[in-house]
Amino acid sequence: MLHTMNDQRPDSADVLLGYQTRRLQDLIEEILRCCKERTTHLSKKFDIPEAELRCLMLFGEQRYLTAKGISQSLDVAKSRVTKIISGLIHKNLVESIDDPKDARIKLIGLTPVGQRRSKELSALMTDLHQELLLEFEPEQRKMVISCLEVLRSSMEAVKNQMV
Amino acid sequence: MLHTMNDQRPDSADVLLGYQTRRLQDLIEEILRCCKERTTHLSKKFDIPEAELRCLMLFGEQRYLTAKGISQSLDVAKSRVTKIISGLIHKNLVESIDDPKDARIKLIGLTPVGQRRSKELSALMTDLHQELLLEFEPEQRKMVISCLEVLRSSMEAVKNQMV
DNA sequence: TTTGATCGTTCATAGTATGAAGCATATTAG
DNA sequence: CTAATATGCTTCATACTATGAACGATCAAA
Repeated sequence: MLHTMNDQRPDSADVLLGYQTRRLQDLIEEILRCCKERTTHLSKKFDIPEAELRCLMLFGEQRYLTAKGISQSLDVAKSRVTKIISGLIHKNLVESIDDPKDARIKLIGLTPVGQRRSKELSALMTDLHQELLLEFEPEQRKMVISCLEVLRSSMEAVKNQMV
Repeated sequence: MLHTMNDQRPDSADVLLGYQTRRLQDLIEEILRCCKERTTHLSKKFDIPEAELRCLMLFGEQRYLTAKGISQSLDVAKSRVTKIISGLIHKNLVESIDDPKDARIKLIGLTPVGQRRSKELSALMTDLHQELLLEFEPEQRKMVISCLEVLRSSMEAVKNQMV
């Protein structure tokens, strides 16, 4: 894919690119691992499975969610949502009521306990990311964010041409 | 945690920090999702479970690995490794031979097929990351990498003070 | 009122992951 | 040299993550 016309004697630009590629790969791997550790840590701290935590965090603005909506937001199969919700109901964090307009639909809402837990969780998440930002000087912060911005869209672009 | 002395009237710096925090959180989430999609895509493409792929990629330099070493590299329990290896053996990608020096140890090595698969895989990974880099101008690349570098160490720092 | 679409559930299946218990083999202390 | 201890791997029980097909209930439209 590289070295299109210069296969035997890679010039210094190629060498640099190769080095940077390896570095990028390693960095992304380490960042991924860090994020994963964070997630399992929160899961243990709250004593709630990761998928259920992720679900809990969806109740930001909306008072009620539907299984279908949750399925789309979490990007999992509907059947998975049934399981997640039943776990949260068992822990008395959410409750499900029948939609008065459509008997097929069940509206999932937070219980008071669930509301407290959910707020706690999102506060913790925000704190974590804020502390991350505070590791940088104010001028750097903008740069880091725009860097990630570009990285994300580049990843998207690469993903699409990947197929 | 914020607003230590100015709780009622957050100044513009606080507003900015709040905005940046949310942005950072969203960006990281999207990047994570992108990486996850990449992993499942490769898993389907190779028709090999993700954990086994991850294991396959460990055979970079080393001719042989041990279950314990794999367990440490992948950061999973020993018993998990047994499962992963048995999957790879079934697919004829690795084979296990007895260590001549220590009968407790089994040396795990790639079969010829496994070698080919492993090379294919790491070439694909490299390609992917190289394409990612090529999305940037040469001058930008250095910056992106150093940005991630700082981000990674900041994450590490935050993780450690998290406990 | 039948037809077709939508919503959620159940079930079978598979992958991810841990930790305790166990067996065989090594190493070390007495 | 043997008894105790440590190490390496496997097995088993358990739990979480996730999908897709099949299903019953309900709604909407022809």
